[in-house]
Amino acid sequence: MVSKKKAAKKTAKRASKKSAKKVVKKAAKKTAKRVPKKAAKKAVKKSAKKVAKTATKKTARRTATARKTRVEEPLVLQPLRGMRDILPGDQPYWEQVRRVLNKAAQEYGFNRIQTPLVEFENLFVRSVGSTTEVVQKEMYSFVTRGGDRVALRPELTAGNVRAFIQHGMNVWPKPVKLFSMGPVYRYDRPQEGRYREHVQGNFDIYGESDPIIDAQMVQMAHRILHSLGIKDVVFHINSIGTPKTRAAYKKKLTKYLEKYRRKIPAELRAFITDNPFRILDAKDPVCAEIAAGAPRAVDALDPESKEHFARFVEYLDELGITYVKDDTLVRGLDYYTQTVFEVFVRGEGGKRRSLGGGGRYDALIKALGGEDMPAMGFGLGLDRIVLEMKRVHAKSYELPRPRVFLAQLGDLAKKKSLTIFAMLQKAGILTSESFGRGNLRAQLRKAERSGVDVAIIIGQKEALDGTVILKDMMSGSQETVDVDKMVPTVKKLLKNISK
RNA sequence: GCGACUAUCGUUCAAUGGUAGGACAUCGGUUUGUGGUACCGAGAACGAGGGUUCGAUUCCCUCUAGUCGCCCCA
Repeated sequence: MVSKKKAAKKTAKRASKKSAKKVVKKAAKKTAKRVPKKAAKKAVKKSAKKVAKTATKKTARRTATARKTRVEEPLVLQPLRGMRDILPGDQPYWEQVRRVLNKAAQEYGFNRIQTPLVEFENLFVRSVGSTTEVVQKEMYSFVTRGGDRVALRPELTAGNVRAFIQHGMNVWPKPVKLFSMGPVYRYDRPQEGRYREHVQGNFDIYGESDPIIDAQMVQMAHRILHSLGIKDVVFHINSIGTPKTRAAYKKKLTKYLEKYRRKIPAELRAFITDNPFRILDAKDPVCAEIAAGAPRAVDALDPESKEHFARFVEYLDELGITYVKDDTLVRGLDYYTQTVFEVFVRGEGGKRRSLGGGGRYDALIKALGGEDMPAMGFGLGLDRIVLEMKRVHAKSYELPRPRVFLAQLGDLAKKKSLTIFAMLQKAGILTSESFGRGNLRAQLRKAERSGVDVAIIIGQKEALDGTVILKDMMSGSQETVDVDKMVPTVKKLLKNISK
């Protein structure tokens, strides 16, 4: 029955809509629109090709000039791969994250630092490590017009350490605690929660070697995630020893792996000497078998590192934070020493996804030319945190909404409404309006839809009398008041309504 | 970096080898001084390029982007 009715309605609609004239008109419009579009496209393409061809024949300098005057290529209206816009709809989550991070920074005594997005490439090569995946495959490196080899930062710690050394923070009262937040860049293959540009929040502590700091940082990460509504998290922890023991272990590992060189897949063989740890956690079954018999990292630890780790664990137990000892946890950055940790959240299908991680980097400052000074830090992936917040329907930060709408009618009233708007602003009453519209009905409809409590209406008559109409949107009742008395009356109305 | 899947108005979902329809949203209107509901109307899409075909949004290829798995990590 219903479908019959609907169908009938549809046909009627269609009949009226597609009267012969209209159809013809429409078709004409369409072709008129289409043909020039296509033709234009082709023309652009042709000329672009031409330019490209001639350009190759000319000298480099000429190409540079041509670049300035080149025929415009078709605009690609999308961000670069793996990069995205964060639209107003998502901002309440981001705002919440920023607020929680700022608050945590304050509570734990961190001061904000901002460093450039771009640094000399070798800063990252030297700190993150030349054999790491991040540096080898994922860094946005380029040469500037001035001939400098630079890179977009793939993480935040390197820049912070550079600033620490450069500005002589080694003489600041210890410990020095820095909080940084901003985009980082990795040329990775994008997926959900993995972006080439993503935002990280980073906390670094300099000049403190006590393992209690390590535990406190884990607790801080835990607290941040918890207060953002992300509760189902698990921390993986490990100690990778000092540079010395690590080097010794690396040698031992290399020696062991050399015996199996022929069994190891060709694409992994280079790692045997460069970065043997990577072979240990390769998913390849042959590698797994070889890894099972390999010398263990824990056994290679020096007594000091063992002690440090034991105390770290003790502190965590004291804090009651759930953790998993995970001796395959190495972390992708070479500067780590001793404590490393990574925090995961359980996602759909029991899959875990990393939200952040960090560790100690006691040797980094010295390695980059600074004083010999211990350091500890961790980073959080803010995009992933936002994703997770959405998944668990966590609380976000909604900005206060206007509760008053200002409607105007007629030229004089329109003029007056500007000052009235300013008066309301000054009185701290958030007001929305639709000055571009003249129709009262349309304005009130908008007021209704935006959910305000009070509408202020000013028309020709009111403008002349120096009054405005105040309308209670709930009850529909309205009163006329002098402009002078508008602000207090509106305040009173709002107060009554919120009760 | 490897493998796979996907691509239609702003959003979401249809249909189709003969160029596309709805819902939500947007804008306008229902005698230019009164909102919610209702009604009427408008604008708005086949990711890009090639091929097959008389004709491709539909079939094939390439590219681009997204998603999934691996890798890596945040």
